[in-house]
Amino acid sequence: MHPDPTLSDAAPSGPIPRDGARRGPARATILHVDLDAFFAAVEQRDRPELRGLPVVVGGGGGADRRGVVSAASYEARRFGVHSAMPLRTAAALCPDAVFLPVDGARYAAVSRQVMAILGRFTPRVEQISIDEAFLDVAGSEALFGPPEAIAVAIKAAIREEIGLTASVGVAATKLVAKVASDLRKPDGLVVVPAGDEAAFLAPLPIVRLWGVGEKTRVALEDFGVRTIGDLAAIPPDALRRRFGEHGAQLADRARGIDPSPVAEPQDARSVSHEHTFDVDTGDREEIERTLLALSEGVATRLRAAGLRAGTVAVKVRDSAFVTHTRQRALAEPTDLADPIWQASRELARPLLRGIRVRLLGVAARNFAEPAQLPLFAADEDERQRRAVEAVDAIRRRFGPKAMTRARLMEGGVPEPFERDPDRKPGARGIREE
DNA sequence: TCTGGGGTCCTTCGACTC
DNA sequence: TCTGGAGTCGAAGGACCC
Repeated sequence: MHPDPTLSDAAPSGPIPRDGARRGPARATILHVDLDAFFAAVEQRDRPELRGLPVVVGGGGGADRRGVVSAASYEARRFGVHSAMPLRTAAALCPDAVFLPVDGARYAAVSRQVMAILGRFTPRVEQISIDEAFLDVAGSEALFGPPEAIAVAIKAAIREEIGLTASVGVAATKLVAKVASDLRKPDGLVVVPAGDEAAFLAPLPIVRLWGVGEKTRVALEDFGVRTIGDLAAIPPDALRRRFGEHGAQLADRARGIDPSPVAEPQDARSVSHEHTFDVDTGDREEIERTLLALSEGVATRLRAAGLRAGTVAVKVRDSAFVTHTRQRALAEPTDLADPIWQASRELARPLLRGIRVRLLGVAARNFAEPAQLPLFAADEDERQRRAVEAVDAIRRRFGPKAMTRARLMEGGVPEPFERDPDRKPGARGIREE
């Protein structure tokens, strides 16, 4: 437990700034709950011999292969290891670390247990990734007490029932609650009274702000902006002229303005699979096999979700790390691997001339209702559908590797079904902070 | 030197239509 | 018939998030 868990638990709500900085609920009733070093913490919980050791979760678990860090235990972070860092760099910084592969299905199961706990405190839960969620507890105070007491109770329930620690931010807006939860990790609790948003954000470095990544940070530093307060001091019109609509949003966020409510996540807009080769390849047969495996993975998830794709896209990254994409609308929306594979091969072919391929990706977009097919085509479609549904059923019962296309048994292709079998389209990726 | 995988959203640009 | 402007839409790429 952090020795000083709240920033200002007894501070009165401050006045609303004259610039109208406060928006949304009049009181701080939004919680952002973020599990600490989630994947690494699950591994240390389940394998006591790892407790106290630097643990790095990422890629296939080997520090000598291509991949980046998905999660690092706090022991590993002391060596400078952090998420998104290449595994080889992590191994150089911390050669004694235990490197483990990402076990998406297991983490997803733990995540569901945590989300079930959150749902006991309010029905208004917005899960934004595998390890974090927003809650609006405005209607829960009669049962559970003030927001801060709810945050304490949630942290205790996660610790006692799941065996993990979580950090919680409490504020009047999602934006500020999220920044707050990140401020005193691990096991932190930071409360920002309504009205204090701009003052709370002002001294923090600009990269703490949602929407500011590396490119924007550099651009803002050219503008003389280093802290969120520096950004808030710039007239919004000047930011809009320099950064367009993005600049106008940044100006609002720097003042703590975020009108977005805690809401149900929207339906997915795309489903995709990617694969990075251990060694860049120009082998057409390997590329075609990989596209087939990726198409199978995408199609399987489409069928599981009851979706059909109207558009197929491919992504090709070359040895120089330059990425090209091509997409095409299909004549008929589909959830079958063959038409997705066919389209992805045709889209990729012109991109492959004269390059060695580092990464291939296949995506499905523009989900649509199936069109009415001519009678003959409908019969053929129905036959194919019955066949793939039978295969899906066998894989569900006996495991994802129970049936595989002969062409995919030649090795060297991504295994499309090793991820969380319950993963829903639209769920965020597999890195956690 | 090295840089995964799975997403969303925004901007820009060219093709097309009126 | 030709030309140009405005609006729309899809494709491509980039930035960002976890």
